Amino acid sequence: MENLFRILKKANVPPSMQRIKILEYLQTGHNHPTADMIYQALKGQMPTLSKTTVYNTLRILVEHNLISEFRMFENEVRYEYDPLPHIHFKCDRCGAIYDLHTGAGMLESGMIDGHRITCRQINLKGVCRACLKGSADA
Amino acid sequence: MENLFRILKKANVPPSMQRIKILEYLQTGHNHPTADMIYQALKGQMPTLSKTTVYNTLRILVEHNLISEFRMFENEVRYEYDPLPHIHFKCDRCGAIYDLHTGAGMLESGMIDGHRITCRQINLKGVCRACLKGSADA
DNA sequence: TTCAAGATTGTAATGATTACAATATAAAAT
DNA sequence: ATTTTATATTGTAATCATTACAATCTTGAA
Repeated sequence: MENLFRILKKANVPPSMQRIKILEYLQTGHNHPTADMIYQALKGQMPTLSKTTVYNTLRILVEHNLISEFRMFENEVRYEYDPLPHIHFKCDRCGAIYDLHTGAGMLESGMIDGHRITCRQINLKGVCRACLKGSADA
Repeated sequence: MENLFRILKKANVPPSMQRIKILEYLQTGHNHPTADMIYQALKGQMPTLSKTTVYNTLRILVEHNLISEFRMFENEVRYEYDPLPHIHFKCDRCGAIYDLHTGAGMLESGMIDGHRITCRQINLKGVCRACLKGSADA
């Protein structure tokens, strides 16, 4: 809590209750929520919270590199706190999104075909481990 | 044209003028259009064309594996005809999307961490070759 | 030729996100 | 501490891609 306060301060984001709570939410096991999921989760403890504030705050946190955003196969942006490079895997059946820290080393080169690569999005789809275990077509 | 007719037939998609024209558009150098771009491009030669038909047709063509769809960093679906596995690269400056057939071999394994991978989306961002050539920070 | 299935169309609805203006809060200056 | 000023938060309305739906048109089979 004090911790989050300092993190925001250090990143030149003036701390506020809303910003602390949203950043805290992303740092405590809630891995790939949408803006609406965050809003739904926090409005209980912050009754005056506005969805616009959630969107504004997420944009600011992304701009200051405190969190990152990505899209998978749906029309919705997901947010995460995870500084390590990794791959997102979404299960076709249960919809869960897994972080794969395996093999994240490929594509490390900053130049491909003369283009300068500054941002990578690697999205996979399929059937996840848990679903495979419970079905016949494993 | 007759060619496209046969392709649709073979894929169990009853051919129609709309379907032929949309598939033709994707096969003739128009690489990553959105549904709206296709609609705008074709309504000149097909005045009665409806945007709903464009969406319906694209969905059908995707379902029958005649084309594929993907999203990059914006809220819009893009469509392409390109059977080869490749990586999409979007230039931060001009917005152009390049197909990179370089190094598409990595991530080839069908299993990662016990998940079955059936679909891959690899999106890169940065500054493209053409933009770099015309600027000082190359 | 008739009929039925499927294709196309236009309009209205949806859902995520953004724009905007008003209010509230916090920081700076006196 | 009080005033002033900048910034943050909020609610409502707008936007934009996409989808739902119902009506009309085509087409292939009987």
